[in-house]
Order: sequence, then C-alpha cells, then structure tokens
Amino acid sequence: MAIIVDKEQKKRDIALACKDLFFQNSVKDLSISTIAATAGVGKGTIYNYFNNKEEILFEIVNVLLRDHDIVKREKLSRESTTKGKIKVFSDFFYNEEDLELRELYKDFVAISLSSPSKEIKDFQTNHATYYHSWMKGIVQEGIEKNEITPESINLVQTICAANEGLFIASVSTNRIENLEREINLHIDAMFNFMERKK
Amino acid sequence: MAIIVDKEQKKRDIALACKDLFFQNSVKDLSISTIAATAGVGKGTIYNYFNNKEEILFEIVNVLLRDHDIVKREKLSRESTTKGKIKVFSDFFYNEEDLELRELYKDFVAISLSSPSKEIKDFQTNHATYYHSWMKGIVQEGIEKNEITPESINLVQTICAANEGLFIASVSTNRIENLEREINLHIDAMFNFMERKK
DNA sequence: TTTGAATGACTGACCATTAGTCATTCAAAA
DNA sequence: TTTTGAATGACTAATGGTCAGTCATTCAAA
Repeated sequence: MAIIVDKEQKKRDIALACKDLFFQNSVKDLSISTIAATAGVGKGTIYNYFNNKEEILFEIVNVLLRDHDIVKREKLSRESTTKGKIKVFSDFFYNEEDLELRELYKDFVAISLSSPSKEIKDFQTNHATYYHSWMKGIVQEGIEKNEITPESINLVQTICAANEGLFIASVSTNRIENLEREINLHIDAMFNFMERKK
Repeated sequence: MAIIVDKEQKKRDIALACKDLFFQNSVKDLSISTIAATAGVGKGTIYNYFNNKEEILFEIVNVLLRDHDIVKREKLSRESTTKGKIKVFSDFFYNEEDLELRELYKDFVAISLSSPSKEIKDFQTNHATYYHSWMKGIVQEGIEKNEITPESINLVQTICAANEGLFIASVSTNRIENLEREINLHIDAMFNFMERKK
C-alpha cells in the first residue's frame, strides 16, 4: 500500500536525535521548529509522533533511564553493605555521570509541578514507584541479613523524600553548597538509627 | 513637576489585583494581556513594574507569606511540645487554609527548577534559609528544655528536606494518597529517635 | 494669577516569534 | 495506474515584549 514505519522506533529516533538539544536547553527555551530541524524532519512530523514538547522529553528520559538502571544495578552489585547500597542508590542526585540525565529530570519535575496532566502524573508515578520499591528491596535484604533493624523499613519513604528534597533545594537555592556531602550526611544519620547495635 | 507614584506600593497593588488569577491558573497559562486587563492597567504598565510574569508571582507570594508567617507564629505559640511545634510548622504542605498559597508555591518551585536566574535563586534562598533557621530555633529550644537530645539539631535539614520531598511527590505522582498522614508519620519516626528516653 | 515647559506615568498598536493545523505532495506497493 | 500512509512547510492565531506617542500634574516665570 504505502510506506509503513515502525512508529515506536521512529518516535525513539526523533527523541534521541535531539537529546543534546534537551541537555543544553530547558524545554521552555526550545521551539518545535528547532527540535524538528535538529531531528531532521518537518515540524508536522513531530506532531505525528508527539503531542507536545514535553512528550519528547519523556521519551528521552525513558530511554536514558533504562541505560541508567543497568549501570546502577551493576554498581549496586559491587556494594556489600546495605549502607553502601543506599548511598550508591542515592548518588544519582549528585554524581558526575548522571549530570545530563539530571538536567532532564529537573525539567521533568518542573513540568509535573506546573502542568499536572494525567499522562505526566502516571509517568512520574510509575518511575517513583519503581525506584521506591527497588530501594525497599535493598532495605528488606539488609533486614534479612540482620544488618539493620526491622523497623528500618518504615524509613525508606523518608530517605527517598529527603534525597529528593535536598536535590530540589540544591537546584533552586544557594543553601546547599555540597549536595554529595549533604546527602551522605543524612544517610549516615539515618543509619545510626537503623543499624543493629552489637 | 510631574506625578510621582509610590513604585513599591503600585507594584504590590498590581500584583494583588490579579491574585485570584494566579490562584486559578498556572503562570504558564496566563497571558500578560489577561493579567494587565485584570489589574486594570495597560500591558506596557506591567513592564514598568515587572520584567516578566514570574516576578508578579514572586510579589504575590512575598506579600502572602508575610501574612502566613503571622498566622504560623500564632499557631506555634499555642503548641507546648517541640513535636507539636514541628508538626504545626510542617502543616503548610497539607493544611486547608494554605491551599491557595501552596498553588503558587508549586509554580514557584517549577520556575526555579527550569529557569534558574540569579534573582529567582536568591529569592528562594532567602525564604528557605528563613524557614530553616526558624525550625532550627524550635529544635534548639526543645534541646534546651531537655525534651530532645542535642544531636537532634543535625536532623533539622533532613526533616525539612523530607517534608519538601513528600510534598513534591504528592503533587507530581499518585503515590501519596494522604500527605498529612505521611508527613506526620515521618515526623513521628524522627521524634522516636530525637526524644530523650526517660 | 496665569501659563506653558518639563517630566514621569501610562498606553496599545506593532513586531517577531511560536505552537499547532492541514491541504498538498511524495513514494512505495499493489 | 491507483491507492494509501507518511511527510511537509506555508499558514493562522496568539503571545511576549517594545516603544513612540499621549496624558496629567507640577511649578517656575511672567
């Protein structure tokens, strides 16, 4: 009949083609024309695959998060203690290699705060739930290995939230000079309470 | 020679005139024309007092925060325990009476995440520092009254960050069904560690 | 007391740019 | 040759921001 393209693949191709554009500019400062030109397609084509700029950002984040998770799993497997794992788990917010992904993540949170559409919220919920239960698994494991107390499981939510809160503060204010230090301090403080006293 | 207006006052007047507009719409969805019409001035006049829409939001938040603080001080004085005070301090994120201010606050954080201009960051830093040291004062007082351990002072940062993080999560995801409960749970958990054992 | 020059406040028409649409074109398959 | 999905970019409507001109008030000089 006519050309049939793999819609999902093309969507990914377009998104990844302007990855760097999104790294260097905030979504707000990018025009659809620029994005289309960078991806090497017409403006109309963009609208064949995405409803708006934000969805392109989501697609990029989605793809990058998959790679990020693989690396994270790798790094986690090299840690033996629960505390070490939690620290590695939290290093997304400050480490050098996730700098670009973090740039996108900022935009991402900004969008979900100002335009709470259903899709965006579901998207965020999925990711948040995924990482939350991942961390919960790590803590659970620590409990089973008798490293930390059973009540520690109730602090998972707080650790996650504090990480997020510290990150937001480090971006939106000048109050946090050293995020890595700040996050590790708070994890240390939490583990003081969570660790089994011998 | 000519008319001299109180610039600061007029700025406040314009901002407050479209307060409700900002409550009901996100900054993104408001046009300068609409804002100008609502405030009853010409579009050009807006630019005599503000550089962009965001600055109008800041002005509104500034004024409202002043009132909010008075009420908060009032409420705090009625609490006798440190734990009670911290809970009252944190209720901004979920209580009914601050609903509108919270709407603005969301926009506010979104802007500081996506357009980190110097002014915005300074503005945020001032407020964050102000509230942070306020809470620190409350904790300090609790330590002096021998209610909580001296080490508690190190958890102020974590409590603040976790509140913020939980709030962000409640807005941007569907994971937190009851923010009030979640925040109070985490404060209770923290106080379990902070309180002096008798 | 009158007057007109000086000045600051205010304005909305105007311009450049943008998001989003859609009629048209293109190319492959039948 | 015909059919049909994909791609396109000219077009429209709306927006943010500018700026040349208008207006109102004041006050010094006549």
